[in-house]
Amino acid sequence: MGMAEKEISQAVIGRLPRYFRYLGELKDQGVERISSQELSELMRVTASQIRQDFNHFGGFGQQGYGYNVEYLYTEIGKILGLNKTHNLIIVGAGNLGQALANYMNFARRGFIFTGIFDINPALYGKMIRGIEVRPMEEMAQFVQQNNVDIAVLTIPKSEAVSVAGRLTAVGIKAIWNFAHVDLDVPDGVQVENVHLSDSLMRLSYMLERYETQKNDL
Amino acid sequence: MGMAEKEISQAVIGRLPRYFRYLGELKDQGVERISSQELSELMRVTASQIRQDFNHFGGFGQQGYGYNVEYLYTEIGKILGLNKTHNLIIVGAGNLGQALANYMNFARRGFIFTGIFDINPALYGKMIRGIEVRPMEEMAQFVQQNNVDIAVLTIPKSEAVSVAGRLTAVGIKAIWNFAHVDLDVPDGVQVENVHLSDSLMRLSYMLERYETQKNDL
DNA sequence: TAGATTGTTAATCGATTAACAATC
DNA sequence: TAGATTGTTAATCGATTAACAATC
Repeated sequence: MGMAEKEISQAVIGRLPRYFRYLGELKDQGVERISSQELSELMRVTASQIRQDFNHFGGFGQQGYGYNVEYLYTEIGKILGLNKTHNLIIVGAGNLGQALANYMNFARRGFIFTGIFDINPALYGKMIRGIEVRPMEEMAQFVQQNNVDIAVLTIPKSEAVSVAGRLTAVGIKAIWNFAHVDLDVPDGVQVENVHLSDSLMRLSYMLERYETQKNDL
Repeated sequence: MGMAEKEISQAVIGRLPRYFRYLGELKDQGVERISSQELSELMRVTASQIRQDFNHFGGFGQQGYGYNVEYLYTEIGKILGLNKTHNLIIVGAGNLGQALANYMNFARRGFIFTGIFDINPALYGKMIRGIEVRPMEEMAQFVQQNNVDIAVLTIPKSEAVSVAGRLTAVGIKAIWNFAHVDLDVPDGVQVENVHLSDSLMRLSYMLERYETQKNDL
């Protein structure tokens, strides 16, 4: 029972993709090693935080040397599960669903785009990134028969809860949720929300606050 | 000099849109008043946190009664700056830019979609949500002449930094950045990042961790 | 070996939760 | 008035930063 690993905080997890991105860029530039100090200047976080973060997962560095960029990049990729592949479907072939299919380079990180579904018959058969749009009724069976782990939800909030229920019923493991509603899923099903309008409202808040402060001077 | 207001933490700001969403739904359902206790059960956060959060902005409630839903909804809307209008342009009329133009109901929250730009001549003149795609060269002048506050960046990361520079040079106030790069902007320019691939990686991490733990049992 | 830099412990800071007096 | 529930202070918890011994 190797359950002793203490839980990694959301704060740390949230930073991992950004580390991964910077290390990937350094690797592409041919940089071989980097110290926490150098990385901290580049990323504008403290060196202390960088060392703490990495040490949650083990000793990736070497005293007196720093971190090997390629090794660290690979290890963080493994932590993020990017060394494995997962089949992924998109539910909702509207503007956003189609855009994500075309825009995200899913395959690059091991996500295999295998299906896309919609309730609109006008879209059935339309090819999107080499995959034809299927009727929503086929979704559940498709998930079961094609070993689908991840569903991307790009449907209106009114349908999202019921569709999520159907997906979890057939064993979906993770939902990338763009619908503007909080999903309630069984234990063990992972949900990551992308609430775009929330994000725009935060920007609006910062804009408003800045304008107000300026006028206060 | 009314500068004494202590800074509101990012943690609180991050929660405001979610409060706003729940209160809007309660309002639409005709709910008149709600206590922090009831709201806490609905939103699955502590009542203590709700009261602390609201009190950063002033006393919105009444002892023995709770909070008036409509009033609270309106006040949080004001805090988020949603009572004002801002002109907004989209820079990059590719899959994502077009999808956002069509998918987001910008006008609903006071964001007026006034322009969309691209470097691809094949797109010039194409109508998107009633707005024609213009050449990128016209962007800077358009921002100056049309009182544009917000730019949505849906262009490749290779161009994002330079375009952001051109935007801030002509006085853009806020950037909603979908490019997978960290922008460096002058003080007072607000940036909200939507790094979709980071989000997908976090989902991947949670999936990976859960699978690993399960096998550990 | 001396210098550099990590891994890790300790100190600080900030955010969340609990408790309760104020008050509607 | 009594009951309910806020606003706010105090206690706790967790995350970040600082410091430094370990070690490459």
